[in-house]
Amino acid sequence: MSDLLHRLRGRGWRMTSQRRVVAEVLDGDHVHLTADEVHARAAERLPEISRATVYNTLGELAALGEIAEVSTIGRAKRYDPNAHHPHQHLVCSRCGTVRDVHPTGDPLADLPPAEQFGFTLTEAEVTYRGLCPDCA
Amino acid sequence: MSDLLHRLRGRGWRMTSQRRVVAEVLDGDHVHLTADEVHARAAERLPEISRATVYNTLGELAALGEIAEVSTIGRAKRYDPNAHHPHQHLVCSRCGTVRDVHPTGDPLADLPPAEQFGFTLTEAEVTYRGLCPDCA
DNA sequence: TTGCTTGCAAAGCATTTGCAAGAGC
DNA sequence: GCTCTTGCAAATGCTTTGCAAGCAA
Repeated sequence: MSDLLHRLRGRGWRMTSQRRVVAEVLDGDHVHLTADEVHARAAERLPEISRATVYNTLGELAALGEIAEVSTIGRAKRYDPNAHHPHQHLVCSRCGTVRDVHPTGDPLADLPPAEQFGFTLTEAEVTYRGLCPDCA
Repeated sequence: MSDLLHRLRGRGWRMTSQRRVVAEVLDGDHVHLTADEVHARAAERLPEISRATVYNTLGELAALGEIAEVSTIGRAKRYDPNAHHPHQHLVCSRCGTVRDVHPTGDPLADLPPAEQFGFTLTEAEVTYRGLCPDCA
């Protein structure tokens, strides 16, 4: 947990209470919070924190590769604190819940060179969709 | 092409010039236009068409399963007219271009039951990311 | 001290919606 | 004619930004 704070400090991040709180919120369980949810949880500990700061901080953390942005169609982005452990996502089509999953095999390996069209591939992101037990 | 129009008529869709034009625009090559781009192209043929109508029509077509929505992080949704032919997407991380690709194997098969957490799976969507030849 | 960060409020997009006028069947 | 669809404009939801004041180093 303070791993994250350490890494950030090491990268020359100026440490502020706002940034610490955002990092701590993300550091919880394997949830995938929206920016607004992060703001709400952060505000429990630091009531004055602004939404803008939360957005900025999340954007920076994502740019640093410390967290990943998960885009879901028509909904607000969610942030995945688990960026250092490769995994994919299982999304409920009804309620939007996101869960980490670990498929077998490497999706990148499934794209033959002839289908790469000269792109320099960096990653393959898989989103499994369906209904969660509660919504089914 | 008029396949699409036929199917829609068959489903009880009231045919209007606006809807016809939107369907025709989507029916082009393998492009993946944003709602705004669809509106621009539709307006070339039917200048009075409104953005709202384009959005509504695209939403309906997507709900009917005739086109697919492609969500890209932080950018406007794109619409994929090729919904009846299974395929995945290759996205340029820099310019946002989207290309259809056909990986080997079935991504759904890569998620073992133990990793399905009680979800009723309906689809697996793979997004390959990288830099296109122009941006590399 | 110096310069990066914050908070506020306003701006910016993408998209949706309410409602009266208009068109399909 | 009845009903569904359109267009406008306003509203919405999410996110970014400009700028003065504040704080870390």
